[in-house]
Amino acid sequence: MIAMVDCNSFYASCEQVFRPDLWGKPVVVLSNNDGCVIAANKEAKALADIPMFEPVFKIKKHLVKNKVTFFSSNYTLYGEMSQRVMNILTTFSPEVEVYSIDESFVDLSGMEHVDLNDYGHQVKNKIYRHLGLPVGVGIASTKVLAKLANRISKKVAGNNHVFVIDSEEKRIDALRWAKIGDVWGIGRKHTKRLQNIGVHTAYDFTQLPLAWVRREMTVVGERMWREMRGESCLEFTVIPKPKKGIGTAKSFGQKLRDLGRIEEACAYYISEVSEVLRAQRSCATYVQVFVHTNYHSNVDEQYSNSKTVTMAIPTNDTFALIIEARKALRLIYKPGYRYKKVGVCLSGIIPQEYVQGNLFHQPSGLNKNELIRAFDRINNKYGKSTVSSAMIGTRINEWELIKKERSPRYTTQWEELLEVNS
DNA sequence: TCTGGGGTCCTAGGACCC
DNA sequence: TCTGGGGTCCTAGGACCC
Repeated sequence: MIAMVDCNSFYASCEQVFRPDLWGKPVVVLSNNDGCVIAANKEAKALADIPMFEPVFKIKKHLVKNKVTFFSSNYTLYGEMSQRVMNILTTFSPEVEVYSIDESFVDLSGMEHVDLNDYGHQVKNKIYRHLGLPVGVGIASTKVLAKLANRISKKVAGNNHVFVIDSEEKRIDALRWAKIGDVWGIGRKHTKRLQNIGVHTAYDFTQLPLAWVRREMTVVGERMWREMRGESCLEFTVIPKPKKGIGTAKSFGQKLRDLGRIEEACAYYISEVSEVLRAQRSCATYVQVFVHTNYHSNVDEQYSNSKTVTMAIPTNDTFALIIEARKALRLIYKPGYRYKKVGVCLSGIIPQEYVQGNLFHQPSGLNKNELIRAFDRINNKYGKSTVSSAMIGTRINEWELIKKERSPRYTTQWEELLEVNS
């Protein structure tokens, strides 16, 4: 059996943990640049039907009127709280697959003698007691069914956020209950096509001929079909695989026209992604850079372009990557536009042990590696960008994204610790 | 005025190899 | 009339996830 543990309104819940004054009150968390709503707790959802990714400016009045508290996203806090949740889960089973920042699968093999419903409640209670975060627990024989059980644990009253699918009757009932569009792995496009042929529930889907599913929805659909029928097809990955692409692209706090600031932002993003690259001990072969204007605007002239360059030899050296990225950026930058975003993406990622030099280029020498390692150690100890490439410049305030309502980084910065006044 | 960011996997088709 | 057979690698595009 597999348990799927998922935090309720994770970002909003993280914010509330440190703000007892907001317990029981509506809270929403905004995307980067405070652009869209990306999380809302149940009190906020009860007030209004808040579609996720709704631009804030469209619904702000309504939310303010209802005394909803806004937060800018604080990924430092959420990432660290997530780590704590995962640590607690490993006390229940050595086999934990971290699926996303707020979801994990827990392998319960060998616990056949245990009362799984009771076990689910133990997981839920321990996380709440230690961290103050509410979670739901779904338990079933495959990942897709566990995910469905998790949904039922929260949506069906009386389950108290724990639900176990441990019999054929329960499996069928669960599938009949689930609308096809709510099933994990069935997105918008497939939902529409399936509804058109009369498939409205997960159960209907499992009654389709396998050949049709395979033909129309590829092997991905076939795996869903099998998993729903209780046949496990999705592997359990305890040790995360190295990433195949590492990218970042954030909207600027304000539109930029001049190449200089865009180059600085680009250098900054390269520093960020190459740090991630080094943390997984890999090197990148290709660097892609792209720029675009604000395509929501109907007054600004639109332009977008991208360029991929190949490194002479794969590398994770921030400085070498910045230089190549800048060359690429200069090829695609055209003056006269108001740019909204620059993005970078590293790909062709290989383990750093496998980097092959050639007659003309050798992998970075020892001195360079030592320098970069010192770089990472200093930034880990004293905080992000304590030392950085000069190509990042000093005008970060002129392009950095907007985070007006960011909460303190309670758990990772001494100077932002929670203060309790009696 | 204001509209997120970071990923994965699969397939088809083209170009190429012997 | 009739035009081989067995592969690899790469890319773009689509669908999906949180």
